[in-house]
Amino acid sequence: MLRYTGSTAIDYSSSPNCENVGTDAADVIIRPEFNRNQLSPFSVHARPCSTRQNPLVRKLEQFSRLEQGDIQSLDKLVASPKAMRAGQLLVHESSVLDEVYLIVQGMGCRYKLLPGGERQILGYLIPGDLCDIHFITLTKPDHSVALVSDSQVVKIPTQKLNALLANNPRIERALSLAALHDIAILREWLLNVGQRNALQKLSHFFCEMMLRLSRVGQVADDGSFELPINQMALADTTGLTPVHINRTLQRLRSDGLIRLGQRRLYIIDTTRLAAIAGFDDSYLQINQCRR
Amino acid sequence: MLRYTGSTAIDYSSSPNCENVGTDAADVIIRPEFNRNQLSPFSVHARPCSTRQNPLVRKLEQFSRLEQGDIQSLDKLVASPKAMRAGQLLVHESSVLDEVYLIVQGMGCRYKLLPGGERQILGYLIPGDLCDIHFITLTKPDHSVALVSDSQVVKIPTQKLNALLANNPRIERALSLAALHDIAILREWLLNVGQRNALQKLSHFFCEMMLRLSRVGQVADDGSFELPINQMALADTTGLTPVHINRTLQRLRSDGLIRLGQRRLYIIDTTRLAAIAGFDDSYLQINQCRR
DNA sequence: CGGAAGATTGATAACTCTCAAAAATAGTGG
DNA sequence: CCACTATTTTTGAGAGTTATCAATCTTCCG
Repeated sequence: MLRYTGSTAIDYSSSPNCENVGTDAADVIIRPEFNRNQLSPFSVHARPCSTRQNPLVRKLEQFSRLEQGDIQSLDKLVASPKAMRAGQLLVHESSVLDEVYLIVQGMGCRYKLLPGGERQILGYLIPGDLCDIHFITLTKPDHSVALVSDSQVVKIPTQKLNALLANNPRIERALSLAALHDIAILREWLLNVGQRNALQKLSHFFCEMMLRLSRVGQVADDGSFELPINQMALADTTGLTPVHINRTLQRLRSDGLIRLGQRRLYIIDTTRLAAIAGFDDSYLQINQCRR
Repeated sequence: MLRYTGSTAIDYSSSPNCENVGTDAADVIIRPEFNRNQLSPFSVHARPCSTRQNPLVRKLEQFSRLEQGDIQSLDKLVASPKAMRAGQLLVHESSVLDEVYLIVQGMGCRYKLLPGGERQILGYLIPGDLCDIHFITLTKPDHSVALVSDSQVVKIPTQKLNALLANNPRIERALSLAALHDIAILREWLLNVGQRNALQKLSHFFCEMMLRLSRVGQVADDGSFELPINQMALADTTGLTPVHINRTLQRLRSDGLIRLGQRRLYIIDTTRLAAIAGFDDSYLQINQCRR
């Protein structure tokens, strides 16, 4: 928790592209480059980007323009989802990675365990998310994936997916962008866990989930959404303790910021929560592919 | 910091591929799946994977077999590196991403800043690392990259790189795998920052750096290596405070585990340090591409 | 040599954790 | 639909890492 309070002059003029050799010490240059856009109450109340039923299409359309044919292929892929119960493992240490799971409805999470039993949740999978494109080229997973709620899931043989991608460059492109999106989230999580305090961590997580879920049409008109995550999981998400999560939640509640119960979260004051969290949605901004 | 201490029976038999519907509650299934291979003192004393001079070749060879032609192309790419000083920014918020940087010699880091000035370092770039393949498809970077030591750097126009990749599928494949490798490291960092204590965090970071650097021939015969990172940066890497880093370092030193000074780290007792860190190098394992 | 950056130290505060138990909720079977 | 159990949430008290603040010492570098 270091704050840069120095008054050293900042050399904004020296573009990183220029060749001139800096003489300042590392941190003088590194730290003050922060230059944030105003914290904006993120626009979660926007309608989902698409009204399509197929969550995969809905997701990929954000990243790359899809043609009719692409959509048909994707629809075929997602034709018959299976129901799976909360707690089911989709990927674990010794999984044979010849299949990829697609969350159609419900929620999953990725996590790592420590020998002592400590768990760090690495991310949540929401409708439209593939579990896990990162695995496709790996022979052995380095983390596990499980469902956190009863879900509808499609199992896609890796072979089939690869064939699809080979024939549909737009889909392939969209999927790589989706992977980059995941990484951007991961980076923000590292910042969240490493540098923010309990109140900020929780608030930030809530803001992120609301924005992500709103994009796949999972946020109700009243602004509430399902968050099938217990306090233990919230703890493992933020690197805190369940007890401390509980107390932090109480504070958020009594401050009139959220309502949480029956696996549903209602953010009463989006703007204020985002301010507390220091939430800046630019890391979730989706940049349509240029090519 | 939760420990799974329950004695609930573990259903190892239920493969994630099976369709049967679990009845257990989420955490019963999720937690106990931990089944680590023994903590092995990682084999850092292995010679670098290749004796080539070109660090990019040296790196990519780990991921995919390269042919003579590929190597020649890469050699041409890295022909004339430029010297840049510590502290120089390679990428910042408003960078125009028409160029990619390759670290040939030296070290860089990626980081994010908070409005209050808190900094979280997201990863280190070592010789052979591209800064940053993740940016290629983005229009605006979500984090910054700077050099932490005087370095030799190659600036590659994105266009040129794309052309190269289009003509050299093996290189392209190797680069995607390299990106997956980066992500695996990022995941482990999240675990590190979220769940381990100060001593473990530092130890783990040291183990990781030693292993990564040994693979690019940056670890001397006596096992020492350059680590041009001051205590402030170590703090921002681990989510701790410089003061606490200082005290933790003293402990590592007085316990006879490391020697650190003049920007050089010498790990005296690799095995013991790895044990303290709970270091398991499997997340750094490189899986040669199957295709 | 002299100034600046980095490392170290001491004392104190505080956020977060630990432990343990009670209350509330959800889930299951009769 | 109720009883019963397991899970989850909530509380309290106290301890402990880790943070904060500020000063000193050391090292680096022009």
